[in-house]
Amino acid sequence: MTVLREDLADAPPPQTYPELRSALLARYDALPAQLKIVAQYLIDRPNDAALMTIASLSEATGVQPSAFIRFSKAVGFKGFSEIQTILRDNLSNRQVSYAERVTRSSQSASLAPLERFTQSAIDSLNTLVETTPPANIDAGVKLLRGARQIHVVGHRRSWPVASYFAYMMAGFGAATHLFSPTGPMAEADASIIGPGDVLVAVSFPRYSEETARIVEQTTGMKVPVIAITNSRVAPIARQAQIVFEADQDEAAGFRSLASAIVLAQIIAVSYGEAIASEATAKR
Amino acid sequence: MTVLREDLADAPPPQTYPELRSALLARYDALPAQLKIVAQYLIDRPNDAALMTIASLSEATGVQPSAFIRFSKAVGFKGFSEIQTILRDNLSNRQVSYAERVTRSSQSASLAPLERFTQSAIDSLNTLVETTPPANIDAGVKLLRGARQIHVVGHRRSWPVASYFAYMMAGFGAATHLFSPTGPMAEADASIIGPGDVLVAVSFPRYSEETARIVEQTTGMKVPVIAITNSRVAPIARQAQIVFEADQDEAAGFRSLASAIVLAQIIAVSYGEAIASEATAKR
DNA sequence: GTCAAAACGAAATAAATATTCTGCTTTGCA
DNA sequence: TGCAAAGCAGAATATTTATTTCGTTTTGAC
Repeated sequence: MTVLREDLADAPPPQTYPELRSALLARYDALPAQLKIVAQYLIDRPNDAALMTIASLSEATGVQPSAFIRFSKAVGFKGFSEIQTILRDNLSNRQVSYAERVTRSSQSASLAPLERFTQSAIDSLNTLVETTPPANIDAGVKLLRGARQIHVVGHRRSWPVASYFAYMMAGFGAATHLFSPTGPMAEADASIIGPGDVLVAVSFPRYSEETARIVEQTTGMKVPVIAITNSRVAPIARQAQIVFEADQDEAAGFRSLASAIVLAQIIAVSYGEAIASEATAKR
Repeated sequence: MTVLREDLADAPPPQTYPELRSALLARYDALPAQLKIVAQYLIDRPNDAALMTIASLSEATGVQPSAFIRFSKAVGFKGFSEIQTILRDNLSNRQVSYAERVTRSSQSASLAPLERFTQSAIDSLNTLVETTPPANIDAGVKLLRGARQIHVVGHRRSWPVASYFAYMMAGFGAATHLFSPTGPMAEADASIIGPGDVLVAVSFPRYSEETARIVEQTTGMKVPVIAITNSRVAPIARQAQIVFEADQDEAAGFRSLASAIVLAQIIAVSYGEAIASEATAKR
């Protein structure tokens, strides 16, 4: 007699954003593919979605407009406009709390780590874009493209940068070798470097001696070195053919790796784009 | 001969809300009665006006819809929609400095990787500081401090973040175990996790299945999980006690790790500071 | 593999919202 | 007080935006 799936239908559809959000999270798994995408966008970027039209949301997500309506009905609303009303209400409330937050954080002399480190990272990224000569990137890419094999080395704090760079380069199809991070045997490894290769060395204070040693041996074989470091006068910078600086002002004694990571990404992607455009040209 | 009131016509109409606001204030006295009401409403309640329709604005102010159009043209716009676009931009981007916004909007698709990726990283860092609740960091630190041992897992793109976090935590004296990055045996490893431990899982698209498997096994033992990922609905986020979001808008298909790295640093340093202040208190 | 149910995409339609047009009213000046 | 210019309200129109419809494709159970 009675309808069986009462449990699926929210007796009351959500009225506030927190309710909506948890309702979406709860149902997410049971939604079909396209509606999952919609739900994810609403969860991840509610403030953007609040101001966009269905057409622009469709473009941003790659989901058809009609799916937004289907979604809205699946969650218990009459149409997407009702959802957007909730998002907009939430948006106009948010600004109060945000204003409070800025006031609060600017009041306390000692900023929380959250603000301190993000600001420090942003500063260092601005420095990066100002101080890196584009010609340097081109030169680096040229060297990498001509390499028989690309070796990457970096220890301790520099390890994340080195491994990320190696990961991306390998993804572009480059013959990449990444030196192992823990290294009593590091010295021995250097023997696998041969003529025609290129070494990418990442080193930040306090500079790892093992990295310096590998760089020394490499230059001894007349194999070019690309250095990613914090200063032109860093140990490995003296012997390198190309030096990229990713210095960062330290916040509370802890330097951020943000600019170094982004630099590694820039070099790798520039390499990838060069490879791709060459392939296109040949076609 | 020539038209006299050239001085009244803005050569360029305002593009940002602060510009609009001062333009309205400057002209206010010279406006006719109905348009004064419109100007006042836009100055007093810009965030409300951003979300209302002309019809509802008309009702709220007692001014006819057509007056809103006359107003818009008098101030140098083509229609009221242009003004509302400025108001909406202001609402959604109030936190971002206008200098940055200009940079972003002038960002053409063919910008060099250097500018593209640094700007994209800066944007994602701004998002990080806006969307991360300080309480979340506190909760994470508390969980980490109570842990018998801290396990860290992350594969592929997430590996740099995971290894960096583990490196910093170990530096603060935490009992840290980092899962090996290459993992046919990853599943077996999960057995070393025991009661009282905490797992920190880092996962970004495309999500690693191995990471997801370790998280599943861990939650099965009732061991809490801290997730560092890009979305609340990411696979590992569903089971995690605490979720940190470090999403980044991708530039040219390559997402930056900058915000994830900085987030890892913030959590680790917050942990370190908590440890340090405890030590001081005991003295 | 087959079939039925569900999901999907694209285009058509409906609804809403912004803008223009018209004639009437007020204002400012002689 | 008369007159021209500007301002205005209300209705008509154009445009944008949301929603529905329907034929096709995919999915899941058998």
